[in-house]
Amino acid sequence: MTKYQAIKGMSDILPEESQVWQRLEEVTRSFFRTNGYEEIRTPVVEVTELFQRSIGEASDIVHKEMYTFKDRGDRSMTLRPEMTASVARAVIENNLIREAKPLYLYYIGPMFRAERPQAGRRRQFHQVGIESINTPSPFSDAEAIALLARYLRVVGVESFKIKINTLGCPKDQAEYRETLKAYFSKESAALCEDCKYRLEKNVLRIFDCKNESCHKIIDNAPPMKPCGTCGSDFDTIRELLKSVFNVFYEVDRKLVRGLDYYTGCVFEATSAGLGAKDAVAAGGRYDNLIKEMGGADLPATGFAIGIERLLESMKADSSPLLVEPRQKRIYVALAGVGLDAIKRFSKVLGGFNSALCLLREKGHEVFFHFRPDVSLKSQLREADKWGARAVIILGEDELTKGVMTLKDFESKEEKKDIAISELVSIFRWD
RNA sequence: GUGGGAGUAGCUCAACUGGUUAGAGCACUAGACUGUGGCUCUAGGGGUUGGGGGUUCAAGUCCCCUCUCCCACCCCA
Repeated sequence: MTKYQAIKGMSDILPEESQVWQRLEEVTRSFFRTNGYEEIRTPVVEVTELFQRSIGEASDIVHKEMYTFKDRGDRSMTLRPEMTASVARAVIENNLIREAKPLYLYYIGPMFRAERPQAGRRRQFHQVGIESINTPSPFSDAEAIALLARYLRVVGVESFKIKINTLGCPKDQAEYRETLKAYFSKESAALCEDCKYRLEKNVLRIFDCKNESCHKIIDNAPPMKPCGTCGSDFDTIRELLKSVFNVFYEVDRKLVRGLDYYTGCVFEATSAGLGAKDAVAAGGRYDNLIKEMGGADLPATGFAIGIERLLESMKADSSPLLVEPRQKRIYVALAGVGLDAIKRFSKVLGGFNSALCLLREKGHEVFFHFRPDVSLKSQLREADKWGARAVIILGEDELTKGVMTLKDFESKEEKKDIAISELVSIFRWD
């Protein structure tokens, strides 16, 4: 008999942790909604070509990290490795931009990449992100970066850094690639094997090399020279971040993004406690993606936050969100009451049960499960561990008289002979 | 895909160069207190040592295969 287990790199989120996720999700939804972003949900599966075209063949995501399979109609399908392509598709397909207005969207959900699992890297992972579409102004870049910074603080991450850079327009980028190719080709003898490979495939990524021996060569590489518009846009973004949004950032000329669709300003948030890869969020401008996918000419910018990584950062910074808020919990202990007794006292218990439901409607968490053969002592112990603030004790004595015994765990007081009809009014904790 | 480390009770980990019946803490259950939580004490239950194969008189320990987890590289949030 083989034991079933979760697929490599895909983990269960168990009840304890799930509570933290729920709290984070609530705060997240409320944050983006109050900032004028609306949620979009798209299917988890798309035709493979969508990602090939948007992310680009140069990226490893496409040619070795996608969950791609044939469906029954023999079409090639892929589990989404990121969200921007799907959102772009949905915007075009549903004609979401009919007037010359911007569109502010956020999303939250699972993504899939068949990488080898590592710290902060799972095969099924979760992202929350925004796409602000039809927003050509550099103000939108600054706004997005500021939004990210504010969000991180809201969820209790303080120790983050924002890095920004500009990749320039496609023309700038093409020129810069040529410049870099020429430069690194000359130095190629001293480069590591990985960088030699990058030189052929995607020069920009040489900047990501962690090899000490390559650093000197990288440091002396010619800097990006954006054209007039791109340069002044980037200056504007920096100015706005400083003066309007009050966001601390550093310009990192080595910051390049791995996805093909990025143009102009790109950025990244790094944080403590994340292992080798310390990016918790990243994003940038993608002015041509929607046009290239067959839509209108809609400049856009956006970012994605890795939720698993975010949770790690929250732990490192002791985010208050990780702490479970005090619950209004009530535990019902049945003392020596078996199934036969339950049947005998079904009338009393029926009224009791209705009262419990009223308590639940008022927001109390009520534990009322049948635990035969578990002593009262153990039930009280269980109640304590569960975090109950009060326990209602029902035994044959109480049931015969139609009353209950109430034990308050905080004041340690115990009240007897309380009528069941008083149940709803007796708990006033808020 | 490449490289390193690790899988022993529900959890965290012991078990010297292969050698009696694989142990401890925590957790769990029960009792002390026969209907009363937290603290203490006592007792108890719990294991195909990830799975499969091999070497050996003898394997948790050595060898091979496989699975999973952790870490790093490539790449990415």
